[in-house]
Amino acid sequence: MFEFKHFFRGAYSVNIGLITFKSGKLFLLLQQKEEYPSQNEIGLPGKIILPNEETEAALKKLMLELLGTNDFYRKQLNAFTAVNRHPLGRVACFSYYGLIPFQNIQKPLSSKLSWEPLNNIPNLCYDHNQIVEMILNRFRKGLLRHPRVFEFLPDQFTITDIITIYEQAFSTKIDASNFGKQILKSDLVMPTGAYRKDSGRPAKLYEFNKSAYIKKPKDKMHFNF
Amino acid sequence: MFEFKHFFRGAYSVNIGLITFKSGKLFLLLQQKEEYPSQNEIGLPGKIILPNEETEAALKKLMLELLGTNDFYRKQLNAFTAVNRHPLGRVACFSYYGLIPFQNIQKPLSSKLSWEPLNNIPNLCYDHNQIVEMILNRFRKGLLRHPRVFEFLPDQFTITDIITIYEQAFSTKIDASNFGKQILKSDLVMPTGAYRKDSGRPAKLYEFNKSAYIKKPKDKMHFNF
DNA sequence: CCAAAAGTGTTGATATTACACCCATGA
DNA sequence: TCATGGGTGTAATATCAACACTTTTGG
Repeated sequence: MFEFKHFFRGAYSVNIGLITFKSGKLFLLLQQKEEYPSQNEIGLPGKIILPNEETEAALKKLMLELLGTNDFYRKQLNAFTAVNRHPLGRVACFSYYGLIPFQNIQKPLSSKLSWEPLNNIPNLCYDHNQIVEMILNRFRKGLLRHPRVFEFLPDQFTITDIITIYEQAFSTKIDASNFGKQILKSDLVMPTGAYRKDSGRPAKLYEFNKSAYIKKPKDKMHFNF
Repeated sequence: MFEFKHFFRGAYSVNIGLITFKSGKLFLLLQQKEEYPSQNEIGLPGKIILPNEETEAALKKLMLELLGTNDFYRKQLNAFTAVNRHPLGRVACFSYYGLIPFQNIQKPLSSKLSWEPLNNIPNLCYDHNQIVEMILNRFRKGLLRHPRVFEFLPDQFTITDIITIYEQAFSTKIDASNFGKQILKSDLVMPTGAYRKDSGRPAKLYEFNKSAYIKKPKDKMHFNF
């Protein structure tokens, strides 16, 4: 039988899939690993958690280091715990997904970091492709069920920005006319009075109206499947 | 700085919130703890994971031991990782929630186990109340967004059974007429031809039609918030 | 016949969908 | 003036919610 101390042999890590929206496209933050055993492989940003460090604290520290800010939406997903997922010993990975407006990043990206298009994720180290798959699933569900778009749009955005994000996330074509009307009707979005000029007719700029969401606690009692 | 080996000091545990439906009510399985430091306290069934044991394997072993079966729906939720959540050292807890038809339990319950009404959970050891809260949230969301009811109904059930579950889970009164029609329309449910007699008019017995769900992969592209 | 629980029908209100159409800009 | 993207209007259809009504049992 195992002695008591033999249960205390595992390590912990945090990894995050951070998503942003930049010049009309969705991106995931990836990091080239430096340390053995996966030098030069690509993976999700992450770190080993110190023995007395809280998971959130470790994550905040990491993000501050990498991006100069740790003030963004994030949510813990599953733990990845397979005995042999890491070659150096058992390391349980606590995975997160996060959303950040591109403009909020406070530091120039280190050369080890890169934003990869969400629809074209390369092969990653360890089980990180599996983690990314889970992250993308949750990302999509979040878009459908919560006003998560606003977590990674800039302060001011157009309805077309929103539509672009949904179209990419779901690889589908949306009827802009109807979708836009739904958003407006929801009151989640308030016109700022400003406009963005590009080509064609200038687009109204909106901002997120958080209070309109807070006052809707009621989960409707009908099947949604 | 930490030496490498100092990262490998943590333990892992699995805990599960198993929900069932028995004589018209929802219950959660709880276990009286035997081992130090929480003797006689109540908590979620769980165990420490062995150094070379996969998390799922540990959970399966536990459930087989407790209930005589490990064949039921379950899903991993967050990890609970606070440094001091366990008094004997850092133990990260991988939490699950599960659903089982009461009839599928193969063993008489040990005296350490009990089914507690879902709406009246007592004070639990460690951070288990917090875990239960998360489990109940996911349980409710699962009921709204997926055909999870069928995971813990018996093979044959009535529409009223379904309605009872939803009413309890959401502490609300449902219009049985409309709700029943929605269920029927969904084709998720097929009449067996049998009836259950009780008081009043006998109720048609149905069974779950899994295939009707599988062929609906399409997440509708509209806001649901 | 009555009470109780199951199940059906109807209807007005609301939401969704598919488009046609108009608007404001730069080149 | 045209191309381009932004934005409004409308009408057919589908869905929802409320609730009256009917059916089938046991006592």
